[in-house]
This record gives sequence, structure tokens and C-alpha cells, in this order.
Amino acid sequence: MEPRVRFNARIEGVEYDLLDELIGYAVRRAQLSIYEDFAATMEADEITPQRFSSLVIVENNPGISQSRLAEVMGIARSGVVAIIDGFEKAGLMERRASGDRRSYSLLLTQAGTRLLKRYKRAVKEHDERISAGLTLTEKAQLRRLLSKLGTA
Amino acid sequence: MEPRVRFNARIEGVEYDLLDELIGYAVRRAQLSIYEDFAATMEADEITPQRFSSLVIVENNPGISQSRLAEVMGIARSGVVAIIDGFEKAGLMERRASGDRRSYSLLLTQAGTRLLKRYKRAVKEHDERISAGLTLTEKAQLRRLLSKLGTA
DNA sequence: TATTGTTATACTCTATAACTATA
DNA sequence: TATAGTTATAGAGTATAACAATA
Repeated sequence: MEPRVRFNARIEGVEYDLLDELIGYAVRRAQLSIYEDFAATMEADEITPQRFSSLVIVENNPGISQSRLAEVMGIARSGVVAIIDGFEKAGLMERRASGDRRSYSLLLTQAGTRLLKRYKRAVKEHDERISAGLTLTEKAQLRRLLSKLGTA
Repeated sequence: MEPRVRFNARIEGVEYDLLDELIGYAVRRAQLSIYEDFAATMEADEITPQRFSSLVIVENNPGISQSRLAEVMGIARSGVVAIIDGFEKAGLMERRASGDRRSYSLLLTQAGTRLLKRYKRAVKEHDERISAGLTLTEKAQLRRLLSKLGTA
């Protein structure tokens, strides 16, 4: 059997050269490591970072439209359709009529709210685990520095 | 026509709640913004962060095997086959016989070395652009903090 | 027996374009 | 004319499993 593929940020004896100097690669490295822990944490549940974010956004912006959600997530509107379809089928989200008959108001159902509560606890634990090497001050500093990245 | 999908790390008037507190989401946000700039920078070339990394790793670890490269990249061996096929077809990389007849020694061709030189310049510029809001000290700090993330 | 590269296959994510119903 | 949601479709990227050659 094939060993499960795992990302190791730095392999012994391998020269990374320029990659070690790039901020972009440092972020990518961290992101891959974090994703692995997220996936392992939520393995039993059918939830991804993307879907988790969607639930949180809808909970905190009740009545948001699919187009708006697509904008927040940075994906095409067609992608949101599939995500909401899945949530609706699972009974976690509801497409309710909005004033504008072209669009829906997205809302969490009771079951959705309840499940998200559990997800949030798990994700918080995961986040504390992956950032356990940092002090509170360092975490704040890291968030601050990360928020400054990207094309201005 | 559909407006091109772009990721905006923080949309006006949207509540992000927990997401604003998670280190994982901060990294994800940064990663998406960085990727957008990378893609825009390298638009004319058929190169992705993944493929660029492969070229750099092979250049600095000449003779590396596909399995080893897969390990470094954190992807399955089958995925590396397609990547190397593409590079070989483009004349950028060479599969040379190694001592072990089961495996290949990967090497950049002259053309590969030349092209990578250009890519490196472009990627460096991109990296400086996305991190232009940080001082040198802050960049070093960010790299240090990021390297501490992930399951210990 | 184990490892390397390969192929076949499938699944997820995403985009684009065209459609409909509404505005 | 423009916008919201939808569908159809296609292209990456990735994984798993099985295989042949070799160790």
C-alpha cells in the first residue's frame, strides 16, 4: 500500500534555495501544513475550510445572497450553487425568498446553527493547536503582518 | 460578460466573526491574495507556484528522483509524472538514467536553466510587490512566525 | 518483499459561457 | 440592459489502486 501523502515543510538534505527567501513560499508552506491539520481534525465531517467559512459568513450575515457570498469567498457564482445545494440537502441552510425575486436570502437552519457550533469548537481547537508554538503577542503580530500582504 | 473572479480579503459591510480571529484563516486570506498576484504576474507563462517550485528544487538538487520530488512537494508520485512530462516536452527538464534502474535522475536542460532564471526574476519581483508593505525586519519576523505554525 | 515510475480512474474545485427570470 | 441564480461543460489538481521492472 501507498503511504498517505503528507506535506513536510522542510525535508532533510534538500536545498530550497530561493524558496527559503520568498514570503510567498513561506505562506504557502504554512498553509499546506495548516490544511493538513484541518483535514485531519475534521476528517469525520464533510467540511472543508471553504465550506466552514461559508457557514460562518451566512450565520453572521443572515439573508446574504449567493452572489454576495461568492464575492466574499472569491469564487464564481456557479460554485456557490453547488455549495448551497449540499448544505440545503443536509438541512443546514435554507434559501428563503428575498424582496428581489431574482435572489435568495441565505439562512442557517436550527440544525445548521447547532452543527456550526460544534464545528467552531473543533476549528478553534485546531487553530490553537497549529499556532501552539506562538505566544498571544506573536499571534497578534502574525495576523497583523499577514494582513499587510497582497497587492496594495 | 461575467466579471473576472477576484478574491478580496475583506469585503466592506460583511461580518467575518470567528474568521477574523483564526490564524488559519489569516494565512488562507494572505495565500489567496498572493496567489492572485502570482497568477497575474506569470499570466503569459505556463507556470504555477507548484511548477515553479519543482524547477527550483531540481535546479538545486540535481539528480533528484521523482519520488523524492513528490515527497518535497507533498503530492503523490503519480502527480509528479505529469509535471515532469510537461517539462520534458517543453525541453526544460531531462530524465537521465541513475545508478538504480528503477529511477531517474532529474536535471534541468540548458533551456530550463535559462528560463528558470527569468522566472526567478519575475517571482522575486512579485514577492517584493506583495510584501512591499513590510520592512525587511518585518519580513524576517513574518518568516520566523510562519515557520512555527503547523502541528509540532 | 519493497521501491520506482507509470497508467487508469475518479473526485473535487473552479472557471466560462449560455440560459431564464426577473429588475 | 443588467443582475441573480442555474446548468452544462471543461480543465486543473489531486488521490488511490494496480502493474511492470528492478532492487
